[in-house]
Amino acid sequence: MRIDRLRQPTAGSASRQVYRALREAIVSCELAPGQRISENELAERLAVSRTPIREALIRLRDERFVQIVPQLGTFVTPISVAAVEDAQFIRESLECAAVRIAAVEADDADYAALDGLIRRQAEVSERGDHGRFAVLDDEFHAAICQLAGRPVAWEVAERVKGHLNRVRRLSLPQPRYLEEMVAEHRQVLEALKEGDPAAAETALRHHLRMVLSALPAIRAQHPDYFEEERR
Amino acid sequence: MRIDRLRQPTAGSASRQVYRALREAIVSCELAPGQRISENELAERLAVSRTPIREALIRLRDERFVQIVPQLGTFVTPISVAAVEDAQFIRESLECAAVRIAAVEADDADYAALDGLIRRQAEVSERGDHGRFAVLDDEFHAAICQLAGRPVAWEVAERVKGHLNRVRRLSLPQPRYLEEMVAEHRQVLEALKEGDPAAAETALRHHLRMVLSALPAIRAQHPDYFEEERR
DNA sequence: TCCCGACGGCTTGTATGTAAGTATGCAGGG
DNA sequence: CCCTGCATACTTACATACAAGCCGTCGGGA
Repeated sequence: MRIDRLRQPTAGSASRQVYRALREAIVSCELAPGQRISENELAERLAVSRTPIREALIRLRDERFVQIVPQLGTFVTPISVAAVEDAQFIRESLECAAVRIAAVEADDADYAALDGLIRRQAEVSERGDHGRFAVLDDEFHAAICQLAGRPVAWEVAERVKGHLNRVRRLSLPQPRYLEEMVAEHRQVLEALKEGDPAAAETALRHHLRMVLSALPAIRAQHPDYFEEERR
Repeated sequence: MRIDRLRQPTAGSASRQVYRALREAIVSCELAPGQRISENELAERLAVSRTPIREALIRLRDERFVQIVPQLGTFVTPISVAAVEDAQFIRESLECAAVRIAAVEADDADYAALDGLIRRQAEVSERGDHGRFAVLDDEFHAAICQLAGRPVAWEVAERVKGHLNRVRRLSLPQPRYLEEMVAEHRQVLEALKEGDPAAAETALRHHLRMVLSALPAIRAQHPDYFEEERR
C-alpha cells in the first residue's frame, strides 16, 4: 500500500489531503472493500495526528465509502449492488435532466467545443490510454452540465461516481471499450446539434448504463468484495 | 437563541446532536445567513468541547450550510439564488425520475396508502397546522421514492431541501397554501393511478416549483440575507 | 492630521491525552 | 470436550493543549 506518497506538502489542509488520498485508495480498491482502517496506523503512516484522519473519515462516511462503528473500528464499505444502483440512478437522473436543458441552450460554439473534446478522446482512445481518457470523459460530462447552467449536477454526479468507478476498476478492460464510449459521446453531441432533448436524453442514458452492464460478472468474480443482499 | 435546549442526553453522539441542532438553527434562520459561528462560543454554550463542534461544522460545510475560512472564522452561508436553484434542480430531477418509475410500479395497496396520507394532510391542513403538515409532506415525497425502489432519491432530496426550506420559512404563510399543496398531491396520486408516468412527472414538477415562486419577493424583503450575484 | 508598523486578541488547524466500550483469548468449572 | 467469566488489548468519542495566521487597534513618527 503506497498511500503515503500522495501527501503533498502544499496541497491544502492535512485533513483534505488525507481525504483525497483515502478516497482514491478506496475507489481504486487499493483499500479492499471490507478492509479495516485503523486511525492510529493511518496517522502513523501519513505522519499526521489522528485529528485530520478522523475528519477525513467523517467525510468519507457521509459519502458511504467507510462505515464507522463506535468502539469497534472503521471499515471500507463493502460494495453493495443496491448502493451502486443508487449511485447510477442519481447520476443518470441529474445528467439526463441537464442534457435536456443543454439540448435547448447550447449554440454552435458549444458544439465546436464538445466536438474538439471528442476528437481528443478519439486520439487517446487509439493509444489505449485509459487514464487520460477518464479525465476527458469527465470533462465531457461536466461540460454538458455546464451548458445546462447546472454545474452542480456534475458536482453531485462526480461524488457518487466514486461508487461506480470502484466497480468499473474491478472489471478487466474490454477491447474496443474506449472506441464505443467515443461513439456514444458523438451520438449525444449529434442529438444536441439537432436540438432534440428527448434524443439527447436517450443517447446519454444509454451511454451511462454501459458502465453497469458488467456488474453481475464482477460480483461473481469478486464475491468477497460485495456484501450479501438483504432484501 | 435557544439552541441549547435541543441537546438531549440520549440522542446519539454529541457531534450528531450538535449537527442536528445547528442545521435546524440555520434552516430556520435562527442563525441568520452571514452570521458568524464561533467554535469556542458554541462549545461553551452546548457544554461540549470543540471536537464535536468541528465535526458537525465539517458536515455542514459539505452541505454548503456554512463556510469555514481558516484563521478567520466560520459563517452561515448567505442565501444564494443560484444555490437555491441548484437545490431545486437536484430535488426536481431525482423526484421526477422516481415518480416516473412509481407510476409503473405502484399497485392498489400503494394507492390506498398514499390516499390515506393525503387525507391526513387534509385534516391538519384544515387546522392550519403547518408544522405537522411539513412532516406529512415529507412522508408523501419519501413514499414516492420508496415506491420507485429508490429511497436514496429522497435521502438526497431531503438533504438539499434544507436550502429550500431556509427560503420558504422567510416567506409569510400564504392563505390557502396548505389546501393547494393537498390538491397538488391529489393530482400526483391521480396520475399514478392512471399509470401515466408523463402526467405524474408533470404534476409533481409543477408541485415542486410552487416553492420557488416566492423567491424574488423574499429576496427583496431580506436583501441582507442574500449574497450579491456574481455572474 | 495622516500614515505606517508592531502588538495583542481572536480565529481555525493540528497534536495529544483521557474515557468508555467491544472483541478476543485464556483459564477454570461442568 | 464445551461452555462461561474475566483480563487485556484494541477501537472510537471526546477533551484539552499547542501552533499558525489574520485583523483591528494603538502608538509613534512625519
